Amino acid sequence: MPEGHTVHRTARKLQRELGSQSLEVSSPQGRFTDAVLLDGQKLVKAEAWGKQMFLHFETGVVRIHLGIYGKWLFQKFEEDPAEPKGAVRLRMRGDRFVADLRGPTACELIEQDGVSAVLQRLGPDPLRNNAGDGERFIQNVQKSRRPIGQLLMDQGVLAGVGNVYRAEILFRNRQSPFTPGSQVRTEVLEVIWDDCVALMPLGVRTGIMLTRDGYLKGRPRLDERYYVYKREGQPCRECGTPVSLALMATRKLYWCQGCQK
DNA sequence: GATTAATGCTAAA
DNA sequence: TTAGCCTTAATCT
Repeated sequence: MPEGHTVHRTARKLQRELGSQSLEVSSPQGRFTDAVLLDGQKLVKAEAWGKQMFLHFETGVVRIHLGIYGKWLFQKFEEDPAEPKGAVRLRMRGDRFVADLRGPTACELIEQDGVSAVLQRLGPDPLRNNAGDGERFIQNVQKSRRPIGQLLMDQGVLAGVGNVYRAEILFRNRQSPFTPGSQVRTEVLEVIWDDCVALMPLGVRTGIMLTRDGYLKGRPRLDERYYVYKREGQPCRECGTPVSLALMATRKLYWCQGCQK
């Protein structure tokens, strides 16, 4: 379930459960051959930037990107954890906690300057919201003629937003996905940035992507969480127009033609 | 048991 | 713009 909020949430969990401990690091599946180089080392820090995660060990950094299928599985255990289930690329075992990683696009050992290289091509991350990030986001959008719907998914423009948040944030701000970035007004982009900053921490806190205002309690059912995502053909919650579906750069784009002009 | 879809991205054309 | 990659869960026969 990988958009930026998931990666941040996982990084925090790994930091909390495995940070500052010497870990047993392995690759049960065998594909991450560098695991042996880290075995027995301390996890110094786990951090996320957009959808990228960096696990800082004593002598190197593991860069992880879940891609579209990647998943973590966590277990607490007393004596020994259960045997890895499925194709586990990376297993990190601490005192009482073990983390298994399956199906990532990237799981590689890099050095510090490799981290910098990755960060250089990433746009601002609303879950970090450093000083000046909003302005950088706006510049990134307005210098492009590609449609805003594509730009929100471009990690060089905005880091951490994926297909669900893309659709939902555009709806929440009544913005058509098809407007070229260069034509979206600065005030609109300011509000969109602020909306990401306000909305995404809820996903980090709860682990659930919830984008509808007024549904913040409990654990809303899947079909109640969104305004437009995966709701093609169903009536828009605001105006009743059937929600539209189209492919935009190979990804499914959901939007309301009535609300998002 | 086979097929499909999934919250992603890269490199090649 | 397209093919390819990695894996699982849900949906089909």
